[in-house]
Amino acid sequence: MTRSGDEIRNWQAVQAEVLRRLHTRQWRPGELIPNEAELAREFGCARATVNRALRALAEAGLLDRRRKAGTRVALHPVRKATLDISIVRIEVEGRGQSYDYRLLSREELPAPEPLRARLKLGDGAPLLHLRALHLADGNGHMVEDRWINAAAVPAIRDADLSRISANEWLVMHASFSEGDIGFSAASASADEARLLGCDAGAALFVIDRTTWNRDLAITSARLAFAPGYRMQTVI
Amino acid sequence: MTRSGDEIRNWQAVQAEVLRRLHTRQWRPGELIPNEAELAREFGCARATVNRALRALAEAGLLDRRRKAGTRVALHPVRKATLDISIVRIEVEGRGQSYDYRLLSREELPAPEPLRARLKLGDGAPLLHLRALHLADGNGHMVEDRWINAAAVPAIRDADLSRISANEWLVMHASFSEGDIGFSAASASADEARLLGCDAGAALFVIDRTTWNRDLAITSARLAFAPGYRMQTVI
DNA sequence: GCCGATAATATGTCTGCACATAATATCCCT
DNA sequence: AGGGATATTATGTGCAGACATATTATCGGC
Repeated sequence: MTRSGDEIRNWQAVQAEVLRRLHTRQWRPGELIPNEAELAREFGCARATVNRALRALAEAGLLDRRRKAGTRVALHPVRKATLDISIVRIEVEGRGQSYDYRLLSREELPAPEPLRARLKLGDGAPLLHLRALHLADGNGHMVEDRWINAAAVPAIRDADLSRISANEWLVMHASFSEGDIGFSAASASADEARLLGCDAGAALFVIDRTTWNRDLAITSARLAFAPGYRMQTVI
Repeated sequence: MTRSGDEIRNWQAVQAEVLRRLHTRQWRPGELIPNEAELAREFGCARATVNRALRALAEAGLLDRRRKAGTRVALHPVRKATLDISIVRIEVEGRGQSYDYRLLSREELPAPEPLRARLKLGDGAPLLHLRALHLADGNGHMVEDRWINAAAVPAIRDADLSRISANEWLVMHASFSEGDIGFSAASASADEARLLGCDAGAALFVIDRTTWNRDLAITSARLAFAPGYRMQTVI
């Protein structure tokens, strides 16, 4: 009898109690746990409350739920790490560092073939190609290499991208419905090394990101971070 | 067919309609949107249904909600990328590759100072130190360097870690309540290069992970992936 | 004009009920 | 025995109403 008298009447409390049973292995991986109605009776709350708690835990990957089959403890808890992808400036300033930004180049070009395929663009679609350097406390922090589909965001042509980064401008002025993001490591090119103040060949953390609005490609960017950069989160 | 034909009566439909208004910028960043009761009236559904939809969008970072203040479109949509952190074997096999695993070394050592501090361990706490190589299609895929707090998981001493990876054994036999995870890039050491079949100094994608159960440190691991590895997700 | 008490308001959540939906178990007819 | 119709079951969701809670607006006294 862990808790006999005090009842568990809100979903956070239900969640906490279920978590306790998972962590103490009172309910073990693969095991079927009591159904919502039973738990509701045990906890002295409504089924909807139990549902809310179990649903949240299932979203977090700790439980597997299937209609009729019931709820069981996840066998391979695919823990989901959620990374907050925010604007670089906000991230840098959030660490208490000063932020600065320099536009390195800006040109309008026909889309190169591999990119055209990735963005599913037509033949002569013109793209805006930008290169920029983001600085933290005056040091090179990240090199941004970005292609923007000018047809999708015509207003970008009039934007002053020497003061505000395309990153930030797009967040403010163009919304997107979907996107994919990839994380990898790459060796610094001579150019990147110069900008980031490191040796050529140094290991850089790289984020590749492409965003869409419905079927229309908005932008594709490669962000290469200075050595030592670390993207951190809790699970 | 309902009377007007286009009523929005379930929370997914409400969410979709709200998303449409966000993407078409009918509701712009920073703007206050109608309250739940009004939307419920407009959509012809219950307030709880609207609540469910808006809450999900707020969790995703697209809306900011505050009691009494109302709901407004997020100014800086901190999109959350959720990464599925699963067992290496499952991930490799999921790509249709064959998986293999080799334990390289296993020794029990007193905790080195920096690690002892990070895991908040006492003085002579003995740790199990493991090094292992994970292979995909016979090629070096990832080098695992792991420290395990033997006091927290005594059963690990009897585990046959030459056949099943510590990664997997721990997922099955030890639960954890919290953890932190960091992503970065690092240059391959001579040893790592030999194991992964790449040049020394090559850029490797690295995951550092430490997990806890309540206040008790369970394990801390560094996973260095072969060049070309890419962690991908959608947002 | 300032400040503290009070009212108003939007979201947050619980409840009890109903029905929907998916998956499984069972029965029945051949 | 086989296979399809049917019943059963657990979760998924919707609804109306109520109260809780956080936050802002307002009003009255000084």
